[in-house]
Amino acid sequence: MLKLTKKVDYALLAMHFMGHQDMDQVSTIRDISENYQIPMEILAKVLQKLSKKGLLQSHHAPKGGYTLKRPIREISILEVINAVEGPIGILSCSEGQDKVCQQIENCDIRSPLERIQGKILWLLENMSLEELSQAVPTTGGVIHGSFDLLGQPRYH
Amino acid sequence: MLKLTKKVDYALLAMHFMGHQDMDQVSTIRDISENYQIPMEILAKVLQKLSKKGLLQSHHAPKGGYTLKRPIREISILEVINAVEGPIGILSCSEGQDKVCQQIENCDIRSPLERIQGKILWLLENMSLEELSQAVPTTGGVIHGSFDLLGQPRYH
DNA sequence: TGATAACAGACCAAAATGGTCTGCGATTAC
DNA sequence: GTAATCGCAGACCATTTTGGTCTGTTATCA
Ligand code: SF4
Ligand code: SF4
Repeated sequence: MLKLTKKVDYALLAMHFMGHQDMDQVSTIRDISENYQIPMEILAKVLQKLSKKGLLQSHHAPKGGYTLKRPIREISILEVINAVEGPIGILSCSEGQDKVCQQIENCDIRSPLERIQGKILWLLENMSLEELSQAVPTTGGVIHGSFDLLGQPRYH
Repeated sequence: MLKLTKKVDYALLAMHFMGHQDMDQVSTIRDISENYQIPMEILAKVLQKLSKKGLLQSHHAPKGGYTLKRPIREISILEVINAVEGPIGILSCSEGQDKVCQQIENCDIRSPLERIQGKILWLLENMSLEELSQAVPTTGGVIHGSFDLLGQPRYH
C-alpha cells in the first residue's frame, strides 16, 4: 500500500531521460526501454498517455519518437502521476474514486485524513521533474540556516 | 495506487474511538464494529495486530476487550500503519520490500524519490492520532502569521 | 512503397486486497 | 466447576489491481 506503481516509475524515468536531451532531439521507445531495461510494450502505453495529456509530443514516423512539450522544470511529479494513473487519493472516499466507502456515514476522521492527503499531494505538486536530477549529497553541501518546507536542510 | 488500505482505515477509526474513552474503559470488537459498521472478523484481526505491536492492551475474558496502552497523543499515524501493514515505502526498491526492482541497476532517480518518500513518512510520523479529532474550520479560526511545516495556516 | 515508428486494444497471470468461515484458548461471573 | 463471553489463530476465498504479453493498425518519409 501507499506505493507508486511501476507505470509511474517508468514514466518518471522516461521523462527524466528526455530531460537530459536537447528539447528538439527525439527519443524513441526503444531508446528509453533499452536504457532502463523496461519492457517496450508497456513503456509504449505509458508514453502514449503522457502524450495524450500534453506532456509529450509524439512524432509519428521513421526517425520519429517523442519530445518533451515543456521543460522538465515546469512539470510536476503529480502531473506525471495523474497522467498515467488518473486522479489519485489516499482515501477510498476521495473525489474521483468510483467505489463508495461503507463507513462514510459514521466516519468521524475523514476531514483530518483529507488534510494529510492534501499535504502529500501538495508535496508531489511542488516537486518538479528537474529535482529528480538533484542527488542528495551524503556529506557536506548543506546551506547553513536554510531549510525547505519540511524543515529539512537545503543543499548546494 | 498510493492509497491507504481498508485495514489501516479501520485501525485508525478504532484507535480514534478508544481515544474518546477513559483510558481504563475497555472497548470490545463488537462495540467498535457496530459503531462504524465494520465487519467484526476483519476488525478483530486488525486489533490483534495493534495489540501485538504494543499499541493496545487486550483483556481476554468476559467483560473484557481492548484498552489503549498509551494516550493517543503519543501514537503517530505511521505507527498504526506500520502495525497493521508492516514497514511501508512508496518505492519497489525500498527497505523491506521483498521483490527487487528490475531497473535498480540503471535507475538514476532513486535518491530523489527516496527523498519524497522520506518526506511522506516524516509527515505521517509527526501526526498523532490526537490530530484526528481536530476538524479544520471551514471559515475563520486562522492564527495570523502562523504556519505549519508545509506552509499552511494554523488554526485555533 | 516499404521500413520505421507510434497507436490501439484485447488478453492474461500473478499479486494484493477485502472479506468469510471454523475452531481454539483464556478468563471470570455465577 | 463450568458455561458464557471475550480474544486468538489461521485456513480459505472472491474481487480488484497490477504488470505484462500479443496481435494488429496507422501515420510518415527516405
Ligand atoms: S473511513 Fe472515513 S476516511 Fe476512510 S474512506 Fe471511509 S469515509 Fe473516508
Ligand atoms: S526504478 Fe529506481 S526508484 Fe523506482 S523502484 Fe526501481 S530502483 Fe527504485
